[in-house]
Amino acid sequence: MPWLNGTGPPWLHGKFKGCGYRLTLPRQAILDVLNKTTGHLSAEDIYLKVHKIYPAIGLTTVYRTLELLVQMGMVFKFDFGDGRARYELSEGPKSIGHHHHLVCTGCGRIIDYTDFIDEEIELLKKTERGLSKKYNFKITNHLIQFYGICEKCQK
Amino acid sequence: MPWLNGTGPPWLHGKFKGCGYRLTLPRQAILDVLNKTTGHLSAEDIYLKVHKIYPAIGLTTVYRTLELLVQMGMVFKFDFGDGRARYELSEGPKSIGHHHHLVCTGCGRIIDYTDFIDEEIELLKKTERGLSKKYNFKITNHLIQFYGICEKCQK
DNA sequence: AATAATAATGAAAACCATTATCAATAACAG
DNA sequence: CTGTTATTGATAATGGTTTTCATTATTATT
Repeated sequence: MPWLNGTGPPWLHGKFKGCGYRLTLPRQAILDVLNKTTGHLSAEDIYLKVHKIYPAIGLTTVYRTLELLVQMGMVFKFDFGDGRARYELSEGPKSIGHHHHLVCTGCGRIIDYTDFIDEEIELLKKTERGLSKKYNFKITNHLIQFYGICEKCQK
Repeated sequence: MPWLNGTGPPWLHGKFKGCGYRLTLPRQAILDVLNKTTGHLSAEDIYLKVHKIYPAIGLTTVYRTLELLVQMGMVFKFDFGDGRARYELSEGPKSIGHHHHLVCTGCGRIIDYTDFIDEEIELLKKTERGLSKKYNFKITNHLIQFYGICEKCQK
């Protein structure tokens, strides 16, 4: 993906423009970090990574951009209960794709899992349909987390 | 439930004692509020309600007690993304029982639903068994939330 | 191009829910 | 009762996130 030193891919420009926003360098840089990194990054994590390449970009902008991206549906914001929000690209090249989480209440470790059972997806769809209809609620996303004690913490 | 002006129900005493804790008046008062109120209360909500009856009880104690109750598994702590944690009795008289949430990203409204629980529970158990085995992870709880736009916000 | 209008940025200050501190008090065991 | 330990509450501190506001970059218009 060799579009960081240009104006970025045209579709991205369009996506921003369509929402009345501008695709600026800081925003590209932040998206780039999200693309390159897999994991659950905090705002500061992202800031530090961006900062290495563009020291001029400040933490405030990172927060603002992330909020924007979340609002645009490009980024998903998680809360694992450790006092800081985590951000993840909701789709895209390096995104593992949709996944759910195992959260260790002992050490805070997060395990992603994507090996859904077919039934799981089936039921989710079914549930979404049912809920949408009953509550007239337009579902755009879901969050599924299992809490417990991880292997290491059991010892 | 006429036990607030006494020492509380004996089983509660036992439950606390068993964990090495004491069932004090502030703790009873906080539990009482959680019992009487249905909904997703923030620490301050609880503090204000408790404060009406026992003005001496401070916000700090509310936070501390909630943390204790969460740790004891009597209370579940939620995060709906509005910057403050929400607490709910995980079982008990006024608790609706286990339920999942619809979170409106427009206005922040929370809808509880219990409709599809039966089928979900079935699959959840299955999924939990699978995950527990694969990751050697002892699952104690889960969180399921659907995000979207509620009826009012669609207009 | 030049310029006006508007959106985006960054540094610093403000915010605000939550936690830590610490001396005073309450609960329990013997 | 008395000593020991847990609990409490007021206050201060913490720390992630937002606001503020003057400056700068981007887009639309002439």
